[in-house]
Amino acid sequence: MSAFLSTHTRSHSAGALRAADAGKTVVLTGWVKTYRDHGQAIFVDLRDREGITQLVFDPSFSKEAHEAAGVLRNEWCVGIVGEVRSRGGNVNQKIATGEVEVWVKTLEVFSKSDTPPFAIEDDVDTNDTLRLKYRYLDLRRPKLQKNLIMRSQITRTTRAYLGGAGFLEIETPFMVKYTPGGARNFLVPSRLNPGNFYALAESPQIFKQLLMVAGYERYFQIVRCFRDEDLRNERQPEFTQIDIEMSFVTEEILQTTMEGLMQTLWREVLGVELTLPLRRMTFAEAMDKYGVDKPDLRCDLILCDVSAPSGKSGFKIFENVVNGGGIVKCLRVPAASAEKLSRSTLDGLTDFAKSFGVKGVAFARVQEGGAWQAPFAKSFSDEARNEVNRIAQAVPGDTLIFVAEKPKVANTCLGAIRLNIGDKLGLIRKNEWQFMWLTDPPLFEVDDDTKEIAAAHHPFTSPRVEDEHLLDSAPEKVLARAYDLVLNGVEVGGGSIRIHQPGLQARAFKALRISDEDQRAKFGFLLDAFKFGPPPHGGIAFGLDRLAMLMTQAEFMRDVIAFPKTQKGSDLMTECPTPVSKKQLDELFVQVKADLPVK
RNA sequence: GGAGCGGUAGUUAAGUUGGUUAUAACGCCGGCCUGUCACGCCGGAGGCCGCGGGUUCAAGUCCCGUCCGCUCCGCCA
Repeated sequence: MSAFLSTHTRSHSAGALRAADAGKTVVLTGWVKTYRDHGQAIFVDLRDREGITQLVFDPSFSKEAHEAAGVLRNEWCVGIVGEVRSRGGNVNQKIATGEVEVWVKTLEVFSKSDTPPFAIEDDVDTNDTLRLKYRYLDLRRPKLQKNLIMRSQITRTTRAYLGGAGFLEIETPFMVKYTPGGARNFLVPSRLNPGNFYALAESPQIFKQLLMVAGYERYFQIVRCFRDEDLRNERQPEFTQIDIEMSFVTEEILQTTMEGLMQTLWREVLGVELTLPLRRMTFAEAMDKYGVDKPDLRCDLILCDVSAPSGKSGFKIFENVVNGGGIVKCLRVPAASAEKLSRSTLDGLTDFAKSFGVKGVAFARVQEGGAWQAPFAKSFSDEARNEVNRIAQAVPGDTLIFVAEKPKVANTCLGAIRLNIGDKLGLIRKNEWQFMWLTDPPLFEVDDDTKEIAAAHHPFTSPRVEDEHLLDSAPEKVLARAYDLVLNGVEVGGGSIRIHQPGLQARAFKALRISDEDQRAKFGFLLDAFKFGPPPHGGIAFGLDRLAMLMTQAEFMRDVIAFPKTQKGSDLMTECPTPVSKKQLDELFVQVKADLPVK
C-alpha cells in the first residue's frame, strides 16, 4: 500500500469542486490528462471518472511539488494534497470545475504510464482494432465512462422499479439442455458425461415459465444470453436482457406495467417525461406503411401498396412481378423534400437497393395534371397511373419511388430506402423518443421457398382468441397475443401471452407439424409441468444493450459494453478464442478435425 | 453463405497516368517559456506502406491470394 494512502483519503472527485470550496485543503486522485509546463508554473489537468480539475504547481507555493511535477507525463496515476483557490475572472467555461483550481502542496506518483497508443479523449477517431486491443484505455475516455455509468443507472432503476412492483429477481441456469430450432447454441462439453453437451442459454424463456408454474407470480432477471449467430453492430454473441414474466395478466396489464418501467427510466436516468399510454400499432399496419415490424416514427414518410393498379398497368416489369405473387410498393417523397433529391442520390438508391437483392428501383416525378416524368411513363396506362397517384396521395412535384419484388424483399428494401432518404433529406427528427407497441403479429411464419411453417416467436405463444378456430384450417392467418416495444425504429423488447392450456398447446404443435415424439424430446419437462395447474401468464424481454445504446445515444453497441467482441466474435484484448491443448480436449472427450490447429 | 468499405511513422490521414530521398498534422524526445487551459517557440528522432505471391527496368500505387477490422443482406427475437 502506498504511504500516501495510509495518511491521506480522497476528499473530492475531480468533478466536484466549485467556487464555494475555495480555501479548502483537498486530496484528489486521478490521471494526468494534460500538462502545460511554463517553466515557472506547471498546469496539470487531473481526470477521474467524474470530471477534470486543473492543478497548479508553483515553486513559490511548494518548491518540492513543482520539481516533482516536472517529470509528469500523460496518463500517470497520481494523488495530490492542495489548496482550492478561486480563479477569479479567469474561469474555464469548458469544465464544471472551471471556477477553481487546486494549488498543489504534495504530489504522489502512484504509477507511471507508457505513452498511450491513442489519446484518451472523446471524439478521437482511432481504429476499432486498436481501441479493442487496449480496451482499458478506451474505457478511460469520458464518453465511454459516461455510457457505462448510465448503463449502471439503468439497471439500478430497473431493479428498484420492478422490486417495488412485486417482482422477484431469480437466477436461472446458463448451462442448459440443448433444444433445436431458434438461434444456434454455443455448446459446452461435459467432462463428467463423455460425449454429452450443455448449451449456453439463448434466453431463460422456459425457466421463467416454470417459475410461473411454481407460483412466483412476478419474476425478473437482468441476465446474459448467448447466441451463436452472425454478428452486427447491434448484435453481440453474449448480450443482456431484462427478462420478465407475470402470472394472471392480460396484454394490457403487462404493457401498462412495462410502460411504467420506461417512464421511470426516462424520468430518473434522462430527466425526460414520457406521455403514457404509448402508441399501439398492428403488425399489418406497420408492414403496410413502413415495410418493417419496427417502424421509426420519427420520420413521417410512409409507403403504400400499389400492386393492384400496377398489375394491370401495361408496364410489363410490374405486371410480371404482381402475377408472380409479388407486390409493388411505393414511397412518396413530398414535393418540398423531393426538390432536394439529387440525381446522384437517386442513382445511389439503386445500388443501396441491390444490397437487398432487389433488381431495380423505379422513380417517377409527378407533374401538373398527374402525369409522370419517368422512363417507363409511356408504358404505364393513364388509368393505372391515376389510381397509383390516388393511393399514394401524390400531388405535383412529388417523387414516387417504386420497388416491385416478392412481398418480404419489397418491404425490407423500401422500408430501408425510407429511412435512408429520410436521413439524407433531414426528415428524421433526431431529438424525439418515438415509442410504440407493435401488436397482433402472425403466430406462424411460412418459409418463402420451402413453404414450411414455423413459430414466429416460440411455440408457446398464444393465438388470439378470435383466431383459435383457424389453427387447424388456416394457421398462417392466425395472429398472436404477442407484442414488441419499438423505440425510434429499434426493437427494444418483445414478448407474448403464453399458452397454458394443454389442449390449445397440442393444436399449436400440430399446426407446426411437431410430432408427439418430438414434443416429448424437446419440451417434455415443460409439458409435464403444465399438467400441474399452470397459471395464465405472459412476459417480455428487453434488450438492455439496445436500450442503453438509445439512452446514451451511442452509435455502436460496443460503446455501451465494457468488453465487447468483434464481428467475428473475438476479443482482441485477451485474444480469444484460441485453440486448446490435446490434453484439455482429451479430458472432454472432444476431437478437433485433423486439418484444424490444436495447441 | 453473400455484397461493400478500410489497413501507409505511436495516432489520424495525403500519396497524381507505376518513376528518384514516402509527406503533413497531432503525439513522442531534448531545450526555452510567470497564467496556460487544443499553451507557445526552437531543435530532433521515428516507416516490414497488413501479410504472401505475380506483372514490370521499376510497385505504397497494377493483378491474384490471404489475414484482420467495420457496415449491410441472409441468419438471428
